[in-house]
Amino acid sequence: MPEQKTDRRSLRTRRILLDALVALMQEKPYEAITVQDVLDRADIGRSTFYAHYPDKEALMVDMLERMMNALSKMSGESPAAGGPRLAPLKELFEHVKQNQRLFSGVMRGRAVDLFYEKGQAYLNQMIANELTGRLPAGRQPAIPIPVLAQFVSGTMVTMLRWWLENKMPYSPSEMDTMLHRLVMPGIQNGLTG
Amino acid sequence: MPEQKTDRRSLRTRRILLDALVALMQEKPYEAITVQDVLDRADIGRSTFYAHYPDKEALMVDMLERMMNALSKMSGESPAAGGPRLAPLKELFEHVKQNQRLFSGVMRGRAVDLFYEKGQAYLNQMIANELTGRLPAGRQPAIPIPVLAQFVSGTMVTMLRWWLENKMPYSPSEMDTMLHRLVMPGIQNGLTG
Amino acid sequence: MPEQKTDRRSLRTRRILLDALVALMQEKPYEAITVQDVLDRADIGRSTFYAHYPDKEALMVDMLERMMNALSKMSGESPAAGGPRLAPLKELFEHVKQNQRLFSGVMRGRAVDLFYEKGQAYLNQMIANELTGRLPAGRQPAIPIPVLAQFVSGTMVTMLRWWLENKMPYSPSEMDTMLHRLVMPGIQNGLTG
Amino acid sequence: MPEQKTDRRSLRTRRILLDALVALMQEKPYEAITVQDVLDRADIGRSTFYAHYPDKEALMVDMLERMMNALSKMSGESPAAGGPRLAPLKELFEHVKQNQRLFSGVMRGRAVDLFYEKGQAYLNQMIANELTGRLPAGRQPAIPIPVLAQFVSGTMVTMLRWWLENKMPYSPSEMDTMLHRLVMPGIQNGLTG
DNA sequence: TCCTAAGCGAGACGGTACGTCTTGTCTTCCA
DNA sequence: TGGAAGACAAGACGTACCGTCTCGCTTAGGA
Repeated sequence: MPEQKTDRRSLRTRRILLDALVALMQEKPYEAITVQDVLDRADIGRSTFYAHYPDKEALMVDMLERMMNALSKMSGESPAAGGPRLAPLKELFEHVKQNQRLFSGVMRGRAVDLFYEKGQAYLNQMIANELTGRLPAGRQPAIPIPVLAQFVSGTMVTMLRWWLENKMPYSPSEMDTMLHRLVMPGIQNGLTG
Repeated sequence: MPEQKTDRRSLRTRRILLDALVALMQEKPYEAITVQDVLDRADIGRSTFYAHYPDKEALMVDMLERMMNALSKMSGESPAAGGPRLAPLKELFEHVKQNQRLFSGVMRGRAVDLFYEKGQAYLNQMIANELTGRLPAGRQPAIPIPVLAQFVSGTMVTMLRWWLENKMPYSPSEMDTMLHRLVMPGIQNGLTG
Repeated sequence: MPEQKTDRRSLRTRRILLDALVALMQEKPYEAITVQDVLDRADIGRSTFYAHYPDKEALMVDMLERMMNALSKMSGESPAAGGPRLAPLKELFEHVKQNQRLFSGVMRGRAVDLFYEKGQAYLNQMIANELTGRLPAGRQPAIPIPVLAQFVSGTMVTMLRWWLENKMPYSPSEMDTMLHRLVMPGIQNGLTG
Repeated sequence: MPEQKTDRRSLRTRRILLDALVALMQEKPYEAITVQDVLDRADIGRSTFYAHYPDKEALMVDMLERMMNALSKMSGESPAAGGPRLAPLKELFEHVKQNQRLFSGVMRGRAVDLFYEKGQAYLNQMIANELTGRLPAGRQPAIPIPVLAQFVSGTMVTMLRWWLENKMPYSPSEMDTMLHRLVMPGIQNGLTG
């Protein structure tokens, strides 16, 4: 296994780069971060960077994917399945609150776009699974599952953005309640006609 | 009125620049459009451009604002006010369908971001007005109007994006129906508790 | 005589432009002076400028020619002709001293170049005339008159530049003496072999 | 010696840039040469250029300095020192004749100015040294050495310009003879009073 | 012990877009 | 009807980033 050595080192470099990006995202918007900024922060050579990522976006995407994985693990542990709550929104909002700066950065500029492309597909899939599980066996939903999933994930994301940009005027718990009250009736409507 | 002369010419130049941008947005994503592209297309000198707009972004924002104005005029004419439909979504989706390329461009990349910053505030205001009108006099909504407005506008936009990116798998009419079925129950819930 | 009015006005405008240029030349080098600077200083419209001069250089040339005329009048009045002094250098250096700033400007940058092209030809002609007058009738000079003239005018100009750029370390009178001592022997040599 | 690598590369790039400038100077006047012209000719990237030189002027100055070095080497080899000839002017005029286009370019426009600033100081120094050597030990010159030196260098340069601009009407050898006949008596006069 | 291959830093380089600046032309209005 | 005002096309300028590249240094196994 001669690649192990390589991998181990590579992982370290990637880790450093990701950390540098996360740190920088707290300071300035994604668009304002140059590759050179990342290199300086990570104390990494230019060619090394390009040996690991084809460009700045790839690094960002990597970061987003890791974030999504962490989040999904978080929500996977919660006992929401089948219950009246579609997702552990309170926990999500709380986690976001603890990392405001980072999430604010992720939710703005070109970064959102990457999130929409990479992260939302992931979200949609999770939600579609959950919804399918709630559908009475053998029944067709009144509104197609992908539409419902997009409705849910879109609302989550859009409200999260709004919440952050308006300086979090409600508590995570309140947001959870309001979101569920807004979304659940529509979902019932869509699932069972 | 000594500015009229100036204004008249300026307007012409701005119009040409906007048209050039719209045309280019149908061909490639916003990020790939350089100022020079716009200049060549518009047959305009570099300094003239910068005399009118500080930035490529400023031109984009101007275009978005004009688009929003046109759309709001469109929806203003519709007899939806007070009826069971919150907004003339069918007409909106149809209009978008007729200008797919342009809207696809607007809904991606940095451009969305500008839209979120500039366009959505506008949308929220319109929707908040409509909702307030529906609120029984003297009653407090169970969910604050700004939250409801963001819920509606966010859902509209997010579904529009999804629809475009998935090659418009349903007709404008179907989208209208589904969106209303998804959103209206939550709104009722939010308005009247 | 309908043109007289025009001419008179034109003269006025030209005068104003020339004065503005002279004033600006005291403040910054010719290259750093933009047409706009001249316009602002002269309080003249852009198109008016171009109605009178094809470009900034033409204005400069006009100024140089007027300067040369003034200088030649000055030297014409002096009783140098035929005497041991070739030219009233003392008076020239004194005049330059009184207008240091202006001449420093004229003697630097692109401006010198214009001077060499326009002014030196003029100088050469004057000097050639003077030299021819000193040539014993019917004799051929050992060195052609144009070469001698260029030698004299070139030395004058080059020493003037040097003098100005070295903060006028000698008095006009000393410069006159030294220059004559340097140049006259060579001239004798050249005229009479 | 970690800089060697850098230096070696830099030198190559500089060399290419200088060659490109020299080539272009034969085709059009200095003022008409844009940085882009140089880049295209040298096949060099824009930023690389600015990494080496702050300016187009800096490149020109570098070229002039190298030219002066080459010329001084040329004259240094000649056995003129102490002889009746002050400088190997015949060789100089011949060399200029062989590179007419280039020198014509250098002797015009903004370029002369740079030459006057950079090159003439160099010349003056060399000439001052030579003159000091000719001064009988312990004697003061009648005219200060710097004035004499400027007289010589100024005359050389001014005559060179005149010669080039008048299409070289005399042979290098004739120019050498005439210049020495014009200048040497003045110098004797100035050195020994 | 030496060797050799990879990861890495440093940073030169070509390329390209940017926003600024100046020029000379043109049009429109005003006195 | 001529001059003032200033919009405009053209295009060079110097700056900033990008992604590619070449160069040595280091650091571990494997011989």
